[in-house]
Amino acid sequence: MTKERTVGPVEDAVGYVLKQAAVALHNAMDLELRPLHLTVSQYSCLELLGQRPGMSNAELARGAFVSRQSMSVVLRGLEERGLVSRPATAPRGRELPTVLTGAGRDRLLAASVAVHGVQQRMGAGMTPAQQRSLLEALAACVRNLAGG
Amino acid sequence: MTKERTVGPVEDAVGYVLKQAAVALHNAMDLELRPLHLTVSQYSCLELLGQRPGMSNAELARGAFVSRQSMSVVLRGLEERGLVSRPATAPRGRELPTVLTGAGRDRLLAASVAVHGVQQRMGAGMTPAQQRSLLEALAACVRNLAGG
DNA sequence: CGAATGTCAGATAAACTGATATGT
DNA sequence: CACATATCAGTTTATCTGACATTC
Repeated sequence: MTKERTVGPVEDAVGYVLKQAAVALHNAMDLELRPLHLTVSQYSCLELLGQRPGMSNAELARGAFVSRQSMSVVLRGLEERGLVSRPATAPRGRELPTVLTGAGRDRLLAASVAVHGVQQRMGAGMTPAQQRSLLEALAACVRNLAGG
Repeated sequence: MTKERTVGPVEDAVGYVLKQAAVALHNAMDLELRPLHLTVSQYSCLELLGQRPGMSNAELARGAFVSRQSMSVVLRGLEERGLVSRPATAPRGRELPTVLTGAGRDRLLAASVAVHGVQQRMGAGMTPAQQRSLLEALAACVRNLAGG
């Protein structure tokens, strides 16, 4: 017996490579977004709002997999810089529906192009079918871990 | 023209699902490791040391995709709790080769079992071939983004 | 009342930059 | 000198828990 552990090197663990890929993607996005003065979190928020205007802070937090508190900080920053806008009073319940301003839409467009380039680069050498398989496999992982 | 953006919903972006999966995995691991009083970073460090005893702080940092400074904090915590051990003086250069203590090995074993369960759960419903494909696709993403 | 939301406060984790010292 | 390493200091980002008021 030359090995005392049953699992192989960490490089062969899906979790290890998953984290590695997530970090690499985050770094690459950060590099592209920095010239636009946007963090990855801020970009994610803008992207969500671009596709579903009127989302509340809590909805955005769930959509970006962060806490309400973290998203609240992000939103405040974007609001101060005039990229998003929220009504002074809640039209329903306590929810403050957030929308992109004109400047926010412009910034999102530039950021979206930059990030799209990163994703293209990340998927280089993979067929569309392989990319779809990857997407579905990751979605399956999420489902399997949900509510654990 | 009903849509003004060329990309679809965020849920269909590989980057989005990749982050979602990474967060889900991190949360699941955290949940399992908490009773063992280990953070995910601390566990990663122990796992690396279990497979390659004698790694230095800088090597561990690269292996866990974190900065030397962050790994230094992790190592100090593990050392104070008697889970790892470093020589008082560097045998070569400035590198302090770190090894697991007996208590560290015990803790790692328990943690490894717990994390292994999480990974099993994450890959449920996927054939070994599918899991290998996922692993290789993620590795390809890392290579494509490397040095970018 | 229960559930969801927005927010404030404090603690923790982890990252970064910059600087310093040491050793090859 | 260049380079890698370890570490210290300060700042930033993001996380969590706990608490509270508001609204349906």
